[in-house]
Amino acid sequence: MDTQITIADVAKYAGVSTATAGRVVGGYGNVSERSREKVLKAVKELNYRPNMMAQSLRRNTTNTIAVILGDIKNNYCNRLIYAIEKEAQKHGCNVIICNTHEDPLREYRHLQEMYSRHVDGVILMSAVKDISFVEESYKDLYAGDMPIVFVDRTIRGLDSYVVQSNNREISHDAVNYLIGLGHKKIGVLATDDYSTVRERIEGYRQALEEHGIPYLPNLIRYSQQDEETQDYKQALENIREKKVTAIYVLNNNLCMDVLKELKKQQLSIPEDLSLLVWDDEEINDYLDITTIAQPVEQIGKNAVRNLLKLKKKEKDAEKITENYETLKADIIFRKSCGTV
Amino acid sequence: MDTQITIADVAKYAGVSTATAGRVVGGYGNVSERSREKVLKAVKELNYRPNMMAQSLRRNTTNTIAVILGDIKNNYCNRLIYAIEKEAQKHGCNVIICNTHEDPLREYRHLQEMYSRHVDGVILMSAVKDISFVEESYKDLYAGDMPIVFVDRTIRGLDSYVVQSNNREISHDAVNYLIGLGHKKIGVLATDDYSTVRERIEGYRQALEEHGIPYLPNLIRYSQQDEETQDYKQALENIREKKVTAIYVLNNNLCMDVLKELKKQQLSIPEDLSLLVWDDEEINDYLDITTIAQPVEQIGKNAVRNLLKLKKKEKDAEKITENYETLKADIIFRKSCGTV
DNA sequence: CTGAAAGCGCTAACAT
DNA sequence: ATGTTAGCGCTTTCAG
Repeated sequence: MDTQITIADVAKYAGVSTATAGRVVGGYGNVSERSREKVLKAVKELNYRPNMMAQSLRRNTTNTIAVILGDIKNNYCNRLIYAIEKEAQKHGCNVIICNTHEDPLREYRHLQEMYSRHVDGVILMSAVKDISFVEESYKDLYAGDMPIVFVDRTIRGLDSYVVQSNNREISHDAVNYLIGLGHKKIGVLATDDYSTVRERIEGYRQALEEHGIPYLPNLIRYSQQDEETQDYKQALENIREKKVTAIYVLNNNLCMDVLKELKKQQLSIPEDLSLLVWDDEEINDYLDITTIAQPVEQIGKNAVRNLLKLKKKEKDAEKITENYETLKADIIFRKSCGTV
Repeated sequence: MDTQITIADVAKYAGVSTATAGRVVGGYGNVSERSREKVLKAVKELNYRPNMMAQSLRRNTTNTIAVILGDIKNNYCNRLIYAIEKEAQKHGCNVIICNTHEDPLREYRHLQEMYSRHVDGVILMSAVKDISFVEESYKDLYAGDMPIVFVDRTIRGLDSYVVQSNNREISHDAVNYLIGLGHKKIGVLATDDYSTVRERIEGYRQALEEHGIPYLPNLIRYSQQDEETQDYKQALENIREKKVTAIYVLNNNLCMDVLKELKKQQLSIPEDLSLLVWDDEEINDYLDITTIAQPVEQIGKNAVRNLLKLKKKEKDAEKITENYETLKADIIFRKSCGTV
């Protein structure tokens, strides 16, 4: 039984017109003190709650932003959501969450839904690696009039607004550190060919080359974190075969699998193998694993702010100068990297 | 620049009335094959996307559910969100996320927002411990015509729909197991006086009493997981002082703190102290910690289903018989509990 | 300062 | 089978 109280009810109860009632509720225009009081009283007594669907329809703004992510369960995503929700609240926005399970088709569907919902904007960690992979009919999803801010990754070949860590630089620094410790054969464990991963590998390569160490592509293994296939085992073994002295893990998802496997093989860190991992989690602290910590809170926060700016720009026709925001990640030095 | 294409545009382009266009787009009523084709063609060419705000306003249903949680960052909540989003998708619903930071005032505000948004329902992990704590003017938030399904916790004194684990039973079993190992002084680390915690403690007490072991309230310590106050240290010390042989941690949030502290004190598990923890996480597996694993996926799934049933009931005036759904948790026996 | 009324885009009852 | 039209609840222009 939906007994919605409308602005008309309030107006009638207060003995004014809907316009006047609307003015005081909405807080705009001029209303006499007398009317204001009457309306406020009516609102209170009737327990009036504006119907946001009607408001949104009329005002063409929904106070809603969407976050479309590859894998909600992921710790990075989780923290991102936390930060986004927090910042969104400050701006009076609610947050819709969508999980693509890293499937571009789902991503398209979600984007369509969000167009339909007329959300104020979307924060997107895209499952699409390259714009050339998306069918023509879906391309406009990424270039319509709905503001999109990308986080963590970019779609290659697409001009877009992005907020992410300084992947290349910090990756370079981390590998430099490893090299300084004497490591020359450094295995890399990566998820998939996302822009982020590429940038990190670029940094890796750059550091190697600066020291005249050959860059060997077959020291890099890609592994979907997938419980069934146990891909990572294969990847890990492949890397170990090459007699690496250190493993550089580009994604914390993969870290636990590595740890378990090393434990099973009774290998200890850093004595038998050094380990350097992306993304800080509590266990890294507990196990003293040297880690690259991303400024996730800040990324989420800035993504929301940029998004809202974009939305405003839309009206003001004012250009945003920066469309590529890079935030500094930190290396947290612990004890998982030894000399060689 | 918002150039929304409306059903009227589609109709005009297809050379039919808005009603006909609406019928084919909405998939109801009877339309000739010829008209259908024309409309479908128009939809495609114009790239028409229905305006969901208008739909929602008209149909008074939003295909949106909200999840209001105490602490989004929490692993349990994270997994819950994952499950909820997944199930909601299946029913064509999007999910709004709200974080109360365990603050009842924020919870009220979020509930009000959701009333305003006319969401189809709310899944709530309430920060409110007892209905008598909430001011009169807010009480109707929990008893309005917006369906609410509680997860994990109940508000004491409020008749409501709940989906949660069999806290008392499984807690009883777990403590029984500890007792069977010879433990008599079992310290408990809890978060706060939520219904969930109470139930778990009841199970603990029951197991003790069945074995004629005295129930000592001061073996139970409450500790907000709060990075600043380091409450847990105090709590942990208090417990240790009592010469307990096992610690029973009711919430995984607290587990990491305990582990770190024990490590610092160079205490090993289970030799120096046994440990049994609620909520399974990857690290528990890695560190071989015996754990009570909740069926989080199932809880999320059922919460969504029940919610949607409730929403339907609203119309059908059909009663839902069960309003209290209890799902079985499991004890995963590993190696953190020794004999004494 | 206030009120009447148009209209956001869609659905569905009603008429043809 | 198809079209006309009256709202859903709100905002806001335009008159007064």
